[in-house]
Amino acid sequence: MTTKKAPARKPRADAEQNRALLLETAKAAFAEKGAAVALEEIARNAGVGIGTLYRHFPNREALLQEVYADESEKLAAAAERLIANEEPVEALREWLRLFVRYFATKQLVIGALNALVGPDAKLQASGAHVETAINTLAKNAEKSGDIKLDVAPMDLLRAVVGLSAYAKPGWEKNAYKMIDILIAGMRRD
Amino acid sequence: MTTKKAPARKPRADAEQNRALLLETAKAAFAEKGAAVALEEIARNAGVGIGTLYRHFPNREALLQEVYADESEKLAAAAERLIANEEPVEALREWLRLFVRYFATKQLVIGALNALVGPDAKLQASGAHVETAINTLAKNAEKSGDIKLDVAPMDLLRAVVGLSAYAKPGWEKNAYKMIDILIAGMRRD
DNA sequence: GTTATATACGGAGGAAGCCTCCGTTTAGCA
DNA sequence: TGCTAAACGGAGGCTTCCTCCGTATATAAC
Repeated sequence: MTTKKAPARKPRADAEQNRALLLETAKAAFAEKGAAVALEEIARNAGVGIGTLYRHFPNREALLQEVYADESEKLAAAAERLIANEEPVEALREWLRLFVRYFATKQLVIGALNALVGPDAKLQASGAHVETAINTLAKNAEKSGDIKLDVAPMDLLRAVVGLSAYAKPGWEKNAYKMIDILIAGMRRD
Repeated sequence: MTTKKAPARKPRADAEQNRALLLETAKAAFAEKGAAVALEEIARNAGVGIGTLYRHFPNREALLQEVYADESEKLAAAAERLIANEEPVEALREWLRLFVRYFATKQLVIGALNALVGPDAKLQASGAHVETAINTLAKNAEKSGDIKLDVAPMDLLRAVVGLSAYAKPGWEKNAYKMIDILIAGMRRD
């Protein structure tokens, strides 16, 4: 068994600062230029060396995850709220719309969404949040007896996200329609 | 107005050969390694210079389009057949399944599908085939009165493709379920 | 056959991005 | 005030993209 030694030292101030700075810069960059911006550009804009960026975030995926951790946590919180206050099916519908809204306004693109709904999402914190949220909502709606759930809950998300990935800007309205269709399609008669 | 001069010369035989060879090699490479293979590798495997590849196909997208032109045309043909022989709604369902099958077995990935269902798809031949097919099928099903079509037909495809792009291997079964949900969701009561 | 030339070939090389490695610097602690 | 673990930064190796242009050749004219 490996014993985890409590690190005596306090984390260095400059490290924490740079980390925060990188996250902020990256968020702006992703929003403006999509998930494929050069990481070197992010480092440059943050005024740190590329080595520093890679020390804090071992790869692009990790950076994306962290950048969108806020949004993911808000979505998770919203799920709890909706479950408490809405009919199960409406909670699900509303949350899916929320998801669309959160990410539509951020110009999130293929690569970024992959970090959240792709096959490895659950390995990382913010992907897991999203997955837990949709799972709970979907299970809840099923237990209510109003819908029949014969796809994985994440697949609902993937279907909706598919519109964003392959469609033109302004996909949100279509996504809302798609959500209604999906829910109607799962409804028990 | 520019007058298009008829080119007197017959196209060179070596050029046509290389073009065909490249297509064949690219098809294998895409199937084996996904849509992101190095184009240089394709050229190398085909035994031609990289310059030759780029002369025939100005970018990766163009190459992908051409590689899947066959499949696209077959899908278009299948659409006509289904329309002639099936109930409109079943024709739509069957064609969507066909789409899934065609591309699931080819390990087609994000980048490749973008060429077919992405925003610029209709600018190119094979994307247009697919779009025409799904449009006709969907309109037909709507005219039959069995379904209400309030999303763009292509969005149905995008939803289904979303599963493939962000899910694990073996997504086909889930995609079939998704198709059923979509159709049930569009059904008039 | 020869010859002329439009057409096609191939790969060197510039540009860009990814990521690692390691010598230098510095913040925290005693 | 000095020690040292922790953090910094960017040079450099690698990969891929794509362009450009000197060389080679298939076609057509004679």
